[in-house]
Amino acid sequence: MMQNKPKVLAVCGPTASGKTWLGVELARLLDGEIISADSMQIYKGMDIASAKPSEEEKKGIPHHLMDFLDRDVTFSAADYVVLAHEKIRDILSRGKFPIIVGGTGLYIDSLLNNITFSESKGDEEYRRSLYDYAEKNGKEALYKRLVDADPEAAEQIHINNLVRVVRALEVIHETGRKFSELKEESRRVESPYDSVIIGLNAVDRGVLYDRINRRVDEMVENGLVEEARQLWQSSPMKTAANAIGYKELIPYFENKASLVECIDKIKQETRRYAKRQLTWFRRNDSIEWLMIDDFSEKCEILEKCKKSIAKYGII
RNA sequence: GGCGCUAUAGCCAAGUGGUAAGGCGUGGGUCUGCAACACCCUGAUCCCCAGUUCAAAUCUGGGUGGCGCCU
Repeated sequence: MMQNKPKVLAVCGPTASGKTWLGVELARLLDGEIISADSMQIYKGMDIASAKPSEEEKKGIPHHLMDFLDRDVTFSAADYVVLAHEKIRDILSRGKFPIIVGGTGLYIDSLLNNITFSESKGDEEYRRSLYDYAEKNGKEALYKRLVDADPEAAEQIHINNLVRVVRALEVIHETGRKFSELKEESRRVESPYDSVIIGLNAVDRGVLYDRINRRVDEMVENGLVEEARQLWQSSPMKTAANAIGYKELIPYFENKASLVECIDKIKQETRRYAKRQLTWFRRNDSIEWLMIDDFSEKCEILEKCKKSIAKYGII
C-alpha cells in the first residue's frame, strides 16, 4: 500500500438508495466536491428522469460531470474515465476532497481501478458489417470468428451476447491485437488513488422497491410525462436513449397503452435496474455497506458513515 | 333455484390418455468504449374426493370456487 496516494471517497449503490443526499452531506463535512458517476445525469435536460439533484439539494456543493452533454452525443466509460481523472486532479489541486457519487458501476470501477481503455474508438462501419454478418449467417457464425481470433475472449463472452461479441471483434480488427490481451494489459497501471467506497443498500429488498415506486410517482407529479413527451418529439438520442423513464412512455404517446400501464412499466424497469446495480456492486468486497433500513433518520446514516470512513483515516 | 362454461407455478398460458411448452414477474449471476446497455441461470406434478385404465392434467361421477345465462 502506497502511503502518499491521495484519498478519494466514492458513494455507490442502487438507484433511489440515497446516494445524492449522502454525497452532499459528506462533501459538506469534508470540504469536498462531487463528481457524478452516472451515465444519464451526464446529459443536459432529462432532469426528472435521471433524478438530478436540484440546486436546493446540492446545498452549494459543486457537482462535476453532470448536466454538460447534449443528448445526441455518444458517451462511454472510456470518455468518462478521462474526464473524471481530470476532475479529481483539479479538485485535489485546489485542496478540496473529491467524492465520486453515482450508480454506474462500470464508470466507478474503471475510474478507481485505473483501467486504461484500448485505443479502439469504434469503427461504425465495421461494426455495422459485423451485425450484418450475424444477420445473414447467424450469430453462431459470428461467434466462430471470435473463437478463431481470440479463444480466451470467446470463452468469457456468451454466444448470445451479440453486443459484446461484436465489440471484441471490432477491437481486434482495429488494433490487430487480441481483445483478451488488451483487457489484461488494461489493469497494469496501479490506481493513483487510495479509495474508500461506501455502498448504500437495504437489508429488505422491499424497502428499496418501495422507495423506487414512490420516487417514480414523485417524478410523474413533477412532470416526467411532459419531459418525456418533449424528448420524444425532439432530436434523436444516442446513449441517452437508454434512459429508463422515456421509452416506457412511448406506447402512451402513441395511444397504445394507458398512462398507468406505462408508469408501472417504468417502476418495474427501475426495480430491475436496481437489482442489476446490486449484482454489480456486491462482487466488490472492498465496499463498506450501509443498510438504509437500519436507520429511521437520515442523520443516523450519516453518523454511521462517519464511523466507517474514520476507519480509513478520512476524518 | 335451474342451465352452461371453467379451474394448470406469483401472473398470463399450451397441453384432450403415456408420465407438465412458452411468456412475464421473482431470485441469483456475467460484465473493460452504447452499461439506466447486452447477456446467462432459476420454479409446478396440473382445485379436492372417488372411479375407469397397464397408464389421467387429460375420460366418468361427486364436491368446492370462479364466470355467464335463465326463471
